[in-house]
Amino acid sequence: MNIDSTAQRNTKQRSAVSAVLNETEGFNSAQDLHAILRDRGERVGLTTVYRTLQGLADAGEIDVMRPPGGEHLYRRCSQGHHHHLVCRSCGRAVEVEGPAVESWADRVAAKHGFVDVSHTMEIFGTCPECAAKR
Amino acid sequence: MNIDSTAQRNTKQRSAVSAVLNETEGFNSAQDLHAILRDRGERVGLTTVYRTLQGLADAGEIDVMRPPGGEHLYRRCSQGHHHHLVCRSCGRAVEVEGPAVESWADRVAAKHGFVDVSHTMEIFGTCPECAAKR
DNA sequence: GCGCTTTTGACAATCATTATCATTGTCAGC
DNA sequence: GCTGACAATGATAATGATTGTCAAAAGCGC
Repeated sequence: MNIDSTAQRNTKQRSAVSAVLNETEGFNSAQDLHAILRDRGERVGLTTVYRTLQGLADAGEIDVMRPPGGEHLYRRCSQGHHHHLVCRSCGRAVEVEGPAVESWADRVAAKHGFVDVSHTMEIFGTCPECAAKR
Repeated sequence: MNIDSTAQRNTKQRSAVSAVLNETEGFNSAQDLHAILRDRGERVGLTTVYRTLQGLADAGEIDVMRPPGGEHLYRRCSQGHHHHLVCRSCGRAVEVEGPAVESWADRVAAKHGFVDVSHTMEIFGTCPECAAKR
């Protein structure tokens, strides 16, 4: 029997994926991460990358985003609940907090009798640099 | 010349898809809609369903949602910008408005110099009926 | 070191969505 | 009401990210 079911083992692959996430700045797709690991000479299977990312996401250590019409993107984020302001053009992401939004979502859901509430929010736009280039 | 570039033609298929969207209540996937049309005896290709839905979505006549780990869902919605409170269990969706959220998103984006801003938000929860059943 | 258990990873399978392209249906002008 | 140009359709194949499979290869506790 186990109270916490997170009986994870430390493996090179897990560390490698985590390391890449630490060093990269913006969001990366699973395939991107796999390619990066490949370039570094780390021998990690694509399947393992996916599994590791899922695990980290479940553990709340990384953030997942599903941009419209694209693949899943992963990023190591600061702890706690927050949202992202993402540049449509260059992919740069800014973490933003909105306590007002959180409470609004909870309030609305409660008003309709919904329980076990979660929410997702992404803001898309063009960042100043990209806007200037055009 | 044409001020609006939507030079769409009226076809039976387009009407059929639109009709189904009018009659169904919650969110439907493209494949669901295709199945419904099939059952009705309407002969509409899956490709056309996808194309029609895309067109309607672009025109802002229907709403698209990308639930975590699922396919795209479409629904005819009231005009104007709004968000959805969706039941995780039965799929029932409630339209909600949050002017505070809109302005917050715009404000945050502006503060970081982002332009041409849009955003997406979905609230997930368990509706009272489904919560009671458990 | 030993053995049990988890993890890995090459490959195949899945599945929603998109591209292709010849055929068909619409609409505008006559 | 015809007709012809051109958009729309749809059966099928292609795409591509993600997931399943399962034998082989590490970890970890002893």
